[in-house]
Amino acid sequence: MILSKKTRYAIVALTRLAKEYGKGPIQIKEIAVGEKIPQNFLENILLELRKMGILGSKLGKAGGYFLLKKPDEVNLAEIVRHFEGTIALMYCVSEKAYQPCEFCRDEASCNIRKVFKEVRDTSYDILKRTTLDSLIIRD
Amino acid sequence: MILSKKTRYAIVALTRLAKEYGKGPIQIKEIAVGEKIPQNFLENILLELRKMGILGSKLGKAGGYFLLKKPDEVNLAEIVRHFEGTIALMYCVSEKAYQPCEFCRDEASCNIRKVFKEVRDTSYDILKRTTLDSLIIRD
DNA sequence: TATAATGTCTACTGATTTAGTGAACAAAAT
DNA sequence: ATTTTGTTCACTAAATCAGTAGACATTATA
Repeated sequence: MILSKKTRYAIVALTRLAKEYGKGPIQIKEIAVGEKIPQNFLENILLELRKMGILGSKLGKAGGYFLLKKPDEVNLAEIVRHFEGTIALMYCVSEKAYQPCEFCRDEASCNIRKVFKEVRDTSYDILKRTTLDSLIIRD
Repeated sequence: MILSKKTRYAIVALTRLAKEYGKGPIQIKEIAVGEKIPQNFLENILLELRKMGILGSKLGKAGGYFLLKKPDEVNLAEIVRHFEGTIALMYCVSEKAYQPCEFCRDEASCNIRKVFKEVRDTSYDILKRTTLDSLIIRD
């Protein structure tokens, strides 16, 4: 059930970029060293976040990454969903990765499904209302 | 985030055994065929559940598996936790697989941790109060 | 008592996913 | 021009997943 390192790195890196929001591009190296993330791996992750439209980048010397959206416009549900494939624990209750159940005859009356639907929905609600700005620690 | 097949098979097999509670041993083959689970794989799973103390078995001809506990005494939290290792999405909020956070200085003030603690706690509550008897479909 | 039908246990395996690495390339500042 | 950065693609070692296979132990029953 533990999130992949990729997902965890993404959340930490985004929180860092939210903290520096408005300060222009931050270099990969600075995030990698500061947040203890392998730099090559972090490059792939930031690239994915850029393709998702969450990050922008500046090329060349004095380049780097920065948040395109405002910190309160990026929620954890979309991050987890993108890197994990889905929020749900069973395909039959997933929004993004739905597949018909391989066991039950009728999903509407399946009690196993009901439970995991409830787990998905409550988890989704928590992640959805958590935006990057609420993750920043201001000392 | 999807549960492994092992975990899903375990839940389905246990629900079946709960349905047949009190009827004596049910053969692996009957469960395998009825619930569409590969028999060899199911053998491993039922063996694990026996070692957990949830199932009992009868050897030899006319043997099989049966629930040792009453269906309302087996909850999904213990099943998921056993087969997935933990309920939590981050080690730093896990009861069973706790490890100190690799990123934050102070877990008590980490906001990322707070969110995933809430996700873990609510998921745990739902799974904990769901027992096998509530999963049986009676037609 | 022989035999057939079951569970037990250990080891093995192919496929997939995870967690990266490496290198050639492109763009921008100086 | 040179240096510093991000971009892209290909590759890989290790771990996990999803089973299989086979020898063995136990029990019912004919």
